[in-house]
Amino acid sequence: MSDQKLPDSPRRARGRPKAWDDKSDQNTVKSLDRAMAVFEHLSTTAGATLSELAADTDQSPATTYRILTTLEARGLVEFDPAGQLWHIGPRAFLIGARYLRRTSVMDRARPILRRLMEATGETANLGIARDTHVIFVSQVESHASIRAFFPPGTLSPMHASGIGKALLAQMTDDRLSRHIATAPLDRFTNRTLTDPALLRADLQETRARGYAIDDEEKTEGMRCIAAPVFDW
Amino acid sequence: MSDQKLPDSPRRARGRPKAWDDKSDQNTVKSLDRAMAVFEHLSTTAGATLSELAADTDQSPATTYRILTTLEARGLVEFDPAGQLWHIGPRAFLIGARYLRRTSVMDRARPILRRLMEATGETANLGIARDTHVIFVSQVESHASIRAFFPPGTLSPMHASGIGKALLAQMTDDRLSRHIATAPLDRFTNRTLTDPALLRADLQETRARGYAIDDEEKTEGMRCIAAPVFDW
DNA sequence: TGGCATTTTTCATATAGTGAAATGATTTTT
DNA sequence: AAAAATCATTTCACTATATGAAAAATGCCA
Repeated sequence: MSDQKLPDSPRRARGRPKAWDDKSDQNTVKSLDRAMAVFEHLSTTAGATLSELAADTDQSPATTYRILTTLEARGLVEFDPAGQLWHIGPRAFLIGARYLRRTSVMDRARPILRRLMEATGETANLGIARDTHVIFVSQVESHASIRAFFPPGTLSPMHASGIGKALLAQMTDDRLSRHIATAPLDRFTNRTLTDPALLRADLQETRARGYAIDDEEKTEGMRCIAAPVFDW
Repeated sequence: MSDQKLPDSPRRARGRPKAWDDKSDQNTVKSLDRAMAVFEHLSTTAGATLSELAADTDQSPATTYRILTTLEARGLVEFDPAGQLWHIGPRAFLIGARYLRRTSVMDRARPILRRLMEATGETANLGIARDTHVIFVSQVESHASIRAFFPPGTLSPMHASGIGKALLAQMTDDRLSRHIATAPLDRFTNRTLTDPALLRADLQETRARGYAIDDEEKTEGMRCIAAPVFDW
């Protein structure tokens, strides 16, 4: 579940070899990239006005306006007249939901998560790695009264989550080093592993043990265990 | 939960009045719209090759290629070298998931769905209307061994689902007529309401009753009841 | 009632998006 | 094993069209 494509992984070349070193990329659509910058930025806000979006993405209000109205026509973004706020639209939700159906992760994982939940009496989560974070994808809740609910799409830093550590423990030294170098090891509780050496030691144990343990490293009072899924 | 914006709902105009009648729309980004056509089409497939996408969207392979590589750089689409197939990417899932957090539907609905499930012993679903279909958004499963699972993002035609009929029953006559005129009333079982007159009668009953009943109208052996949510 | 802030439109300009065709890798056919 | 077909990727010339500045129109607030 932890396979990500490297930033410039060469696609299996049919045709002329890709010009990976070409810095002035002729083969991308700049206006599209600008638009997606607005789209992505919008998704990090809880609704934003035109002028906010324009300022945050360093683009003229006119351009931002045209981007938003174009996306609006497709339901990818919505406009709330009450607060003059733009939001992510339902079509974006629909398209995004298809991601999980690619390998039908959901359908396959669901019964397994359920058995796991029933066997342990604890809520079972499935997450996948995306850059520096874990994306929570599916959850089967326990019947216990105290429950933690992670809606699909929730993000959690790799170094401070059971799932994240389970995945990190399986990385090559090379990739792990790169991860530690780039991702900030933010502190959440006084047990969070913010020291690279301590994190490395914990991952070593994790690998030997076969599963990861999150002992209140993200949230006080919350513990969890996690194991990696190979070859999904 | 049934409020959709009309296709050309006027946004509260600050600034010059919108030129709704202007057919040659100067204020949209054509290349962006083309790209989103590819993006949306891709989401309806289970992976597609470049040439398929180009053919299906009536665009040159070169353009389609540039669109895909641009989106790929942001993780909105992914390329699977094994089968030369393009897929929706994890970033699209992340962005789409934010749609539900707009009014924190999930967080608010969750405990209610749970109580509903516990009170009835049946799986509880939450869905919202989007054009001709209902989008299933959240689910709390019962403990019964026979369960129907609708992953978030599942679509169901309005006329053949409990939730859909509950929402249709609250529409004005005007909107209902438009819906029946545009949406095909496909048949799924021999109980599906494919006749406009029968559907209208059922909706009348539904409105009087206060909740909708789906009696094996979509899937043999599956019944459900549904009620609308006002003023979320 | 009169500014102020913000959205939306117009317009001139040149950026950059486009398709056709060339290129070269891969797969299939003979 | 060579040849042909297929398809992804690039180049190139052309012009469609994306863009920002500024104007115009509107709502908001004092």
